[in-house]
Amino acid sequence: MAESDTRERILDVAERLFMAHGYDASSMRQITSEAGANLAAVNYHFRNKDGLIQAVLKRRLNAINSERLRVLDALETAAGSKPLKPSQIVDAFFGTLLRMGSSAEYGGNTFLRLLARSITEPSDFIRALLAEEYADVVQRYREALFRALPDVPKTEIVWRFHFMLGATSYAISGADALHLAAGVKSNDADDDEGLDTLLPRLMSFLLGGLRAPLPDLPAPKTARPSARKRKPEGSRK
Amino acid sequence: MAESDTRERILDVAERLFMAHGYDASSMRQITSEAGANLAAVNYHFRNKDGLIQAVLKRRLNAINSERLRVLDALETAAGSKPLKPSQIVDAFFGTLLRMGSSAEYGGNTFLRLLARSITEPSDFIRALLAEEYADVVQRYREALFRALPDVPKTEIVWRFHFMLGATSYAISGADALHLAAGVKSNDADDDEGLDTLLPRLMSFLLGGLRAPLPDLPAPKTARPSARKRKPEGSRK
DNA sequence: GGCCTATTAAAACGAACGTTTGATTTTAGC
DNA sequence: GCTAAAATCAAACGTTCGTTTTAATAGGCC
Repeated sequence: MAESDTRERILDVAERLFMAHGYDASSMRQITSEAGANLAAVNYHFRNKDGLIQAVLKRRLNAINSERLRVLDALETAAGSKPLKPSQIVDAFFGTLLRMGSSAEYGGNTFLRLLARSITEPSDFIRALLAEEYADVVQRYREALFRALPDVPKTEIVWRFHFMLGATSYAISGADALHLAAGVKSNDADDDEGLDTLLPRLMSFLLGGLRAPLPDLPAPKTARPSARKRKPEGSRK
Repeated sequence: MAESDTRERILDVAERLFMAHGYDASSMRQITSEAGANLAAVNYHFRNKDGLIQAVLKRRLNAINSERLRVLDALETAAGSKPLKPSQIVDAFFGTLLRMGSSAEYGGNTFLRLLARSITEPSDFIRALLAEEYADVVQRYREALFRALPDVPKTEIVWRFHFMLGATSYAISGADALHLAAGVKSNDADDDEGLDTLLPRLMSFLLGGLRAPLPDLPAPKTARPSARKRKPEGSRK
């Protein structure tokens, strides 16, 4: 077995431990021990710990992002020259993520939660890795959204894409943090059905936000600074 | 100075370092050193490192959540028996957070970003702390939303509240991660105006999502399993 | 079949960590 | 001005970390 399934075992265990306890709190000793491998195996296969987390993230992200591009290609081919519907685009991006990420062969949500956490990771190289891995896909999807929503300013679409990422990330990762605070706790096993209910709920929310009426922004400061009208008696203190 | 401003200095530095490098990656030596205090000062004032992060979070959260309750009280008093408008509620919750969190006396965004990151923190006691600190506020606001949106099922509102938290969290914390990936990079200094544009943009998005058409969920499994009607030729594979 | 390469194994390294101890200084009350 | 409590300080403790080193073990190829 020259291909070394030790490598894969380490990746699986690392993915799980990074998700459960975070990056710093998962020691290489714990990872290699649970993977039934030697401590030095990580350094051999991945050079160092940073290389390990990098490999963990890349392994799944490559597959997911390839699929996202494939689906988008298929949709655009089918639509010919007509722009896609926003719902198609949103589903192709976020739906693909959730469907792939929650499938059993992907460790059932483990990677999704790790990914969601990694996005807010302070570590520079993780952010850089994600930015690099996402660059193509985000670019393509943004342009698809531009065409699908020609009346919405591009800047606004970029922001809303951003907000959608946040809502999705959070829907996966912090799924219980404040839920528990409010004592929701699946009153009737109706909750926790997993993807079956989460995905349609999330999709409605995302599409609602994406197509919301445009905000009226404060006047840009390119004009004279105080040229802006304000109602007297504003609510600010 | 019996009240020890060493304590406050440590809190300020810890807040900043926790935000910049994460919880685990900020050592007590670095914190106390930058705060001009002795290493043992943290253990003296906060018992241990966990007590420190707890104090860092509580200090600001108390103020923010008190204000959120105060604003909600004022709104409900003013409205009498009539339900509030969703936009009032959303602004009272998220607008208050962003306005307070980005004011200079609060360290200008530092705490907001730390808070956003802490929500996805794997550590148990941090999640427990947040849940406890948020319990009252979330409860009150959820009920206000129930009254404001009587036609939307409560379960749906809870989920959408959840999504709104995610979008907001992300809007603050990961503000650059994938932004950079797509090469947005404030083309004209129009970006990065901070709260002035972020808040109205976010509010539009949140309200759009909150009031989105309801999703059609798969039939709950309380009824007979296959009693569900489906249009033939569904789009799923 | 013996050399080369890939892989594992065990042990040790130095550095950094959170925490504790005990002495010392500062503060406030009478 | 004395005393007790609060606060600060320097130093050390024991542990754990990521990484490296050295030796041993298993295949592929001529």
